[in-house]
Amino acid sequence: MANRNRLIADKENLRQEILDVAREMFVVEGFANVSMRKIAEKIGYSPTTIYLYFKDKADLLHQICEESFAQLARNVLSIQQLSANSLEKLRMGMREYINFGLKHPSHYEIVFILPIQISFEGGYESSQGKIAFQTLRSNVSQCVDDKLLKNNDVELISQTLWAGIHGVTSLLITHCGFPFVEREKLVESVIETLISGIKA
Amino acid sequence: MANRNRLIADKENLRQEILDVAREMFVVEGFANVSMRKIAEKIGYSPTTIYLYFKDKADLLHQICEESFAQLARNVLSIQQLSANSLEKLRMGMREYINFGLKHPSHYEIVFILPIQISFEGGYESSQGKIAFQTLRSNVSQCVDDKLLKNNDVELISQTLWAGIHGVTSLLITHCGFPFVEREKLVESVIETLISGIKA
DNA sequence: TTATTTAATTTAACAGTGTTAAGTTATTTT
DNA sequence: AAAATAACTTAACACTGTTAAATTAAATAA
Repeated sequence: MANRNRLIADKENLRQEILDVAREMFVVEGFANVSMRKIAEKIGYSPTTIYLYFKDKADLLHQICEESFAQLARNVLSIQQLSANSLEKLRMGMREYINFGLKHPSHYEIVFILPIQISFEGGYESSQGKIAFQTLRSNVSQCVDDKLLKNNDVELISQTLWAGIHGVTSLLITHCGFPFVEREKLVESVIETLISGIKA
Repeated sequence: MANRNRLIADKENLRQEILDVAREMFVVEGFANVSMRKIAEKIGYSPTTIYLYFKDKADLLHQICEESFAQLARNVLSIQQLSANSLEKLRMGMREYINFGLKHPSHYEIVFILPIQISFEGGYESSQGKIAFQTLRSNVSQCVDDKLLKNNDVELISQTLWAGIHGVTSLLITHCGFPFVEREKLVESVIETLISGIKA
């Protein structure tokens, strides 16, 4: 009944194709509006085939999250390796985080806004997410070493900054009906307020 | 089949009882895990009765949101009417917002994290939510009048602060598995960083 | 090559979901 | 008491995630 003209020759890649198709659908239609049957139809397999590669719908989401986290982690890591003022790198890293979220709103939604309560029973932990946060923390740590901040509690400052940049990102994504000021202006304001708030 | 020993004598209050029961269930079990049938069973009516009082499940959520928003609006409004330093009142208002969210995590989740994308088709707008934000804005405006801030763009500052306090609240609620520093410490840090960042 | 085992995939079904149209009961009005 | 209106329920539709069992295809062994 389903489309038999499969696009993938190598069946070993079926798992990856499910991931790609599911991500695209989640991004376009939203996690809740995508059923396992719809995914299955799109890849040309029966719904149950997906369960041979993923435990359940939540697991499928997890795997997608990990890939998104990984991309973000790579982006912020590449910034950290630039040769610039440590505070400036911190600023750039924060901006990259926000830009990543605004450029891929549904990815961000899936990773940072929705999933944890959706599928928390299995004790979801993202290794890639930890890497992204650790990069922020090491940026902060460098600033402390350079004596550029008024406080030297690296963990506290890092989490404070994360709260701030997550706040503006998630607000702009989920409250899209609210009459926000110009996007770039608000993002800049949040970053500058936070930096100014922690600077020595 | 359903329980006929109805708790409410006055049938005019059925609508309010549905709201109360649904809120309680949403808070305890989460929006997605509560079905119309479960709500109906708890109030002792058939599932379709709910549709006589609410357009659909999303509408039911909206009404609950409005009530939550109203409570928050009352709380922050009562703070604004205290006779204290305007910057101090701003600080207290921000703290009240965060505390409200952490004290009623599922309410906050329903109102500020989830609903807008869940039921955006009908053009959802919260009047009570606007009042809550307007209170914050007028707090900021008073600070500007008192020349306590380094910038006088009231709208921009208000949205920047909202982003910050929403960030820490939502992060603490949804990423409950993350090893955050002590809650009170983080909340204090976010507020102080933001205030310090906008102060003259 | 054929027989057997293993892997890959599907069929059918369960128990649940939001929602609607039509039917029924109860209450109010005439 | 009869008619009209409101309150509520029954039954059904078209979905959902998920599982157990059956089937088909591929790989291995005789």
